Amino acid sequence: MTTIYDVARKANVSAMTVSRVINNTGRISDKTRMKVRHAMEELHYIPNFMARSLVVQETKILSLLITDITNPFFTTLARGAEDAAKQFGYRLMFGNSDEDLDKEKDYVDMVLSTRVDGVLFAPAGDGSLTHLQKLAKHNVPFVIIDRTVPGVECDTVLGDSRTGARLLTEHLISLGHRRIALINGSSQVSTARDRYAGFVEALKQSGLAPDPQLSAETGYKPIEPRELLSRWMALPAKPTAVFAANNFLAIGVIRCLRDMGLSVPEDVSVVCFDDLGLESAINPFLTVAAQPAYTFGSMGMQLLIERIRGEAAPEYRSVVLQPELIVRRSSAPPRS
Amino acid sequence: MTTIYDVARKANVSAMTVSRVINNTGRISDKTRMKVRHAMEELHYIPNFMARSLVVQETKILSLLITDITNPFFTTLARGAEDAAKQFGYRLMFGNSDEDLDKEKDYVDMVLSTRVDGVLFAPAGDGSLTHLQKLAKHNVPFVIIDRTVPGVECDTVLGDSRTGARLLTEHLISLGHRRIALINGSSQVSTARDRYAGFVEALKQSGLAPDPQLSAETGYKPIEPRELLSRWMALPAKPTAVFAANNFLAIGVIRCLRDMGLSVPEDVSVVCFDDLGLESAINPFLTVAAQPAYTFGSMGMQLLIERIRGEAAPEYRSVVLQPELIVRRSSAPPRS
DNA sequence: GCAGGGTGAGTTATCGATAACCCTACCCGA
DNA sequence: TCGGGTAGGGTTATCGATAACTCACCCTGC
Repeated sequence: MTTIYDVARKANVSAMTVSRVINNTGRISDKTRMKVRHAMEELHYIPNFMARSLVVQETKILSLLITDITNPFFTTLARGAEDAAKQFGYRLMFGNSDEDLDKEKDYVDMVLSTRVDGVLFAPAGDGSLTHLQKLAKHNVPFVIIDRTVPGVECDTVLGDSRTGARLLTEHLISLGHRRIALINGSSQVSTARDRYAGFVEALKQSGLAPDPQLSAETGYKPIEPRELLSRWMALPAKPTAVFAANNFLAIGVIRCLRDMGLSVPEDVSVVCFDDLGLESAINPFLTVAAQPAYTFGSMGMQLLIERIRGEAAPEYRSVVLQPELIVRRSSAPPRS
Repeated sequence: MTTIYDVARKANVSAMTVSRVINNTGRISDKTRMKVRHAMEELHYIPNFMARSLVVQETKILSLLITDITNPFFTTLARGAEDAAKQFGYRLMFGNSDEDLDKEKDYVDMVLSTRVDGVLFAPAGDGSLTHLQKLAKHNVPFVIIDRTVPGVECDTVLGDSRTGARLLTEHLISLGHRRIALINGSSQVSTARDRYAGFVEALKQSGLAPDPQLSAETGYKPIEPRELLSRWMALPAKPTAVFAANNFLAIGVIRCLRDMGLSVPEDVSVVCFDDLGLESAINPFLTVAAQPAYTFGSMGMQLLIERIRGEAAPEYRSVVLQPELIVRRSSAPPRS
């Protein structure tokens, strides 16, 4: 690889002069500038960003940590983040924690040793506290997206899970459902708690008592909750609707129900959080509380970059994005 | 940030000794090793990978360039790539070319200045030649995935687009379709050419003549080809089936058809390349030639890492992955 | 008693770039 | 003619780490 010194030698100037031409700093005569430019082109010179990082203490790399790269919510978010990062001249390093705190820890270590300028962080759960504290201790700016972590103070971009859950539940109740089951993410994840709260709130407002038997916690990862559904559907007072706390869970539920010979929404209605991406384009089926995923990413990135540049006010900002209830075919009145 | 020198001072040894402890090289007595370890912990020392990169001439960063991060094919591929990279101790930098050669160029420049150890490259099209040559000129190892680029010699992981297209077309023909329209990616992209070839091949084998009027080239990006479909459906000999060259196009086609009051598959059958991700899980609707996206990523990464490590044979390898025809509801016999 | 060899560590140069300081013309006005 | 300002560019140290060499010490065997 050719270096700044090769260019300097070729152009008959000092390395510093080349550096000045590259960064457009200092005073350089047009003649010298041209000479250097030509030398750079002839040698196909490309600046070594890593070497630069070492002295200016800035890598121009940001890191995005998400919990599932196959979930359309997060890929759309990633796109928002990437677009924003690029716009401000940053590169992006991705990481995938898989909702797993151990993987998340590994990733945080990688991030620290890469000396990235900042992290856009979708925490795997409350246990992410340690990891975020580690970032803070090393003065790495970060912004949390999608989920809060108790004990962590920072800029955040969140969805209003509670309201979304309430809307979905109210929708089911208004259709006439009285026995609604909830399949939820881990209670170690803030959105799962909020969705639970919104769910219960809506039930109580309608004078319904939440039934502990109809509430389960399986985590957000894609699964097929066969046993759970068999148990539910074997109850004397079996549910007529299921509220799945995310898209993957809804899909698992629907597949299991169909395998059990039950159809959606005739036998059981299903609603969930987050849209499904392409699916909703041609076969809009699931009733969902859709979140503006792209905005989560772009807005989060913007907060992060402002923080890095020191343009942000000292107090932390929290952006809350509202979900939108989209009623589709998967929810219908219960069979009387 | 604490450096190796801080640790050295605290442990009363030289920086070199600390380096040896970190990398487990050279000879160190257990006593010294412990002393250094403790100092590292007390100071919360984290090695600076960038500084290391500068001297060992290796960043342990690989780069993955895809053409659309929102397409489930590429996100699944990305996951495969990430898993493989992580397994071998590499970090991943993502880039998104959006099927756009200009963006791709920017990205290649970024990649070069970051001095990544290698690139897994899904080219935007034949015009990527220049970019790949640039990588080659700077001795950056790369592996091409999904699409070939004429004029470039390197390891590749490809799908058998021709066979897939043939299978889909034969399927339509066997259902009784005789007038099949093709909506394709740009002819500047190898897969689009191959899919066209497979399509024509299947037609000819059945004694059908490809009709130029029924073949269009819109690119792989998501669009709603309203005019195109109106024109097609206004033809005296209008098509009874549409072969969409990727999932996005199929979705656009289906939406437009529905807007026109036509239903799939009753009025028009639709088939396409690549599955849709979540959608196929609950509402398997589209007949597709599904490709093993995860394998594209993991296999590509494996080839790349072998090449970087010098473990690969000098001659280039080309892996061809077979698509699988999955017949679903979107294809049916034509209305007689 | 001493050459020879292995142990455990330190010294110095280097990776590619930039910050901070320094130097030399040249120009201009008093 | 001389002091001082400025344009244009060079020198040197430094970022954080590692490679390559060096060195002191102790052990061993003849």
